[in-house]
Amino acid sequence: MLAGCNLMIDIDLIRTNPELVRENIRKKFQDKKLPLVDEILELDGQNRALQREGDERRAKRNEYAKKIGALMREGKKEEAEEVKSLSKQNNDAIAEIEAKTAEVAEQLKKDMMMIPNIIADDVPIGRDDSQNVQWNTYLEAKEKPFEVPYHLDILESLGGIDLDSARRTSGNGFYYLLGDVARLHSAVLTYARDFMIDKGFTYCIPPYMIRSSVVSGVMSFEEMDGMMYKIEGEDLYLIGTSEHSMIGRFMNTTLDEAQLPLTLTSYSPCFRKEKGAHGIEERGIYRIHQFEKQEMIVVCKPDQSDYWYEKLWSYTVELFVSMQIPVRTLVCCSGDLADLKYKSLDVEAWSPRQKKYFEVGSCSNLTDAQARRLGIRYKDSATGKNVFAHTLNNTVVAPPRMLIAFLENHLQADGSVFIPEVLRKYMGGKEYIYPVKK
RNA sequence: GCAGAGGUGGCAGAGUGGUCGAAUGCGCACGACUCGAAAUCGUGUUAUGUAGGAAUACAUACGGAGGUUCGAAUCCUCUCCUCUGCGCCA
Repeated sequence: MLAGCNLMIDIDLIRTNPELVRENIRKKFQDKKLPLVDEILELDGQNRALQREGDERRAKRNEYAKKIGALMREGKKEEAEEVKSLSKQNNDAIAEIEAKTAEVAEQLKKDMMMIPNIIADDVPIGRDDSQNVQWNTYLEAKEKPFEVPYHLDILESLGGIDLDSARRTSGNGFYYLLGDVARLHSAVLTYARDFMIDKGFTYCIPPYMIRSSVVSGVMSFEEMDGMMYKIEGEDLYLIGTSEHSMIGRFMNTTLDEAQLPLTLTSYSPCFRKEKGAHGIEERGIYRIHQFEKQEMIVVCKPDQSDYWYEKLWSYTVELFVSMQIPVRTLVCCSGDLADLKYKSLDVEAWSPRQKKYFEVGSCSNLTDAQARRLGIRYKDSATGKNVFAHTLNNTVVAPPRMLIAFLENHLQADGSVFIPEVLRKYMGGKEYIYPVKK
């Protein structure tokens, strides 16, 4: 039996409109997956035929069992034995069919997992991240009238970081934040938390470790291998983002329609191996094994997800603007879009040192793909049917990476760093933080 | 961590090898009664898959995985979770 969930897209879409699915694959420049569509149609046919055959055989088995029961009660032992042998033969056939079904279903599922979610009509077509499209900019991206040092040098001048000790205690990719910088780090998170609460989101502190069953629900094996730290001797993994435990919370549940939309904002530390393409930065805090993040999650009805998508990314923009950090929005093109996503947009902050923008957040609408995979449904009162919800997620803010933008943009000629109004109440009223004297 | 108890439908809770997709109660929906409501009575009310235009039929599911059996909610093995007590800790 091929369950409706655990897949990214509805198999019915392939049955009824394979060309749409093919076109979607072409748009994402994944042409090597095109043959999968026909393979799926073939396997699906086989699978259904096998299921029908199996169902008939199992119906027969039930029939035999009832008959034997009746005969035994009547004391007709010999007749019962005859039926038993018939049933045994039938059971052999069942075993054979079930083995075949399992084989076909497994391959079918494997293929289905490769089929990407249907992307939004307005996703720009492009091969890779070089073809992402700038959407808008907010606040003027100004160059500084002086040379802006590398963020690590700013951090050091403020007495705000100790990487040497971190390397000794934990290795490369870890950091100690100190003094005003550490306070600033917390201030940003606390401000972001309150900002989202003011937007009506429910604040949530989730588990920082999750079971493997949840991990495999929220990511592929390759991603898991490249990102997740495993706890020795336990079936637990450190989360790479609070999205993992936040979405995992709704795994295999049928939500109450009246609860939707669920709008949540969560805080957590995030742990990542960063085993992939880029690796850990030698110097600095751009890419590290441990960071903290305020996240937002929405679980909603299908017709609400477009609305929430626009809301979510605009909240991040608003937050950065309120801290007087210039940002731009960058629309993710088809080829750069992960298979689970319907559309996605990066929020990038301005770096006066590099004179370009860099990613500080990412907003995604996964439509029903993630919910389908995890079995997140709600009962639709209009139709009385259980339907998959839509899920979205977005970064509110993720220091310490975000601190790079903060420090570069608010650095003054004298080496001090300006604290915007909105953060001051979390910084003991300070307007500036100053370099420490050596 | 140790010991005991337990995991069954939206909830509570029966059921210890066949007549059990599952008593009963609550909840919910519809109907009757009523000027209206409460109470009462009646009917209905799990999910997923397959076939079908549909009504419906069949299959599967009693935490999960495996086993025994013609037949498993029920017996066996492993595993996960929850509760209670003790221990240990912020």
